Amino acid sequence: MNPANPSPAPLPIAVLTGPTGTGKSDMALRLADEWPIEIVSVDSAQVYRGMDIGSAKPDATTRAAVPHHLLDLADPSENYSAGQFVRDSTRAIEDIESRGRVPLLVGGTMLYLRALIAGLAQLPEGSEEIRARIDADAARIGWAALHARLAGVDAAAAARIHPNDAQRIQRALEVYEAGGQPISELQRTTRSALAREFVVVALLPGNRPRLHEALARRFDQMMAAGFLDEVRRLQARGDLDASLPAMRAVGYRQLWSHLAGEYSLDTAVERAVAATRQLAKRQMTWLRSMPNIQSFDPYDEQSFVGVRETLKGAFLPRSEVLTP
RNA sequence: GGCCGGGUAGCUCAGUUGGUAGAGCAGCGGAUUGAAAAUCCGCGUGUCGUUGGUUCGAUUCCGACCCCGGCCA
Repeated sequence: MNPANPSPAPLPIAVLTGPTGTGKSDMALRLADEWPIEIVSVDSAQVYRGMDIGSAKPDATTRAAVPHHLLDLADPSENYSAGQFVRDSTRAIEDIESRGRVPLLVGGTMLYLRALIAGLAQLPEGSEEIRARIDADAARIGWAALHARLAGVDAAAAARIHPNDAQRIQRALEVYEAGGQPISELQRTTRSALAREFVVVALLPGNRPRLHEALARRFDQMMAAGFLDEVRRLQARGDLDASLPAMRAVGYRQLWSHLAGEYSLDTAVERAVAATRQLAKRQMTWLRSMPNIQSFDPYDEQSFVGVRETLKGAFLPRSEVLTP
């Protein structure tokens, strides 16, 4: 660094994560009261337009008060992806910082978070045509045979992927067909797109039954807010179906099935709430395995102070950031 | 009140021709590289309603009682 013209070291990037329904968004808004924060959503459901109530998307008033990025990026008929998230979030972070403001990443899609922080290998994008071809093969000869086919071209991947995990078998075969190289080899190229430090805070409930109660209550509130009508509108478009990633999201999937006559509304709600609990559990499993995370209990009143202290190094006022 | 069903895991149920029991769901743990709110893997001790009896041994057979349905009064 040239002492005559010192450029400030880049600040770490602040991340606020945790399982669904633990108040990440509310806490982010409180932080935005104190610093020039813009929120970058890390959420695989909130990227879809028209999926507002069930994805707990921040409302217009909130978005007018604090800028939000990476919401409403895709149509529910499209497949958003982790790779796209890395590109979009990187661009959003650069844009926010170029205007002298600070990004705060908020959300619970842990694969997206890890992809941004730890990186993603240079892999071919998902391909509708190749997937359709593999699906056709699977219908004919079964996934066990496709797992065996994978073992022939990429033994390392086949060893790591369970024979019942059709989605990953398909992806590994897709990568091989698209680029002629085994996915297990390509994954060695993994590196972070952003050469930056991150400071990661998680809201991690210590009281599981209390989390479960909160999730059930929140789902009831979504229903009262018109969630069923929202799904009805999506279904009425006529071009969407239950196999789309967007329509497999928690709540949407179960309400869709109910509207299609598969089961009662009570059953749909019960299953949706269970699916929400299961999602939260998987998110917590991710968090336990991620390094360098500071956890705080969302049900502890003191947690805001800890979160604020942990993240504030990423939120220096603009003057301090830009003053040479 | 009488008759008929039924009371087994958190829930819905199966089962043991008498040797103390197992599925689905839920729950818990784990994996996770462009579908990730996805996908996949692992984990099953519970007064077999209560209480007497028969038996080497009862959740199972017999009796009484309690509870929940249904039908009849």
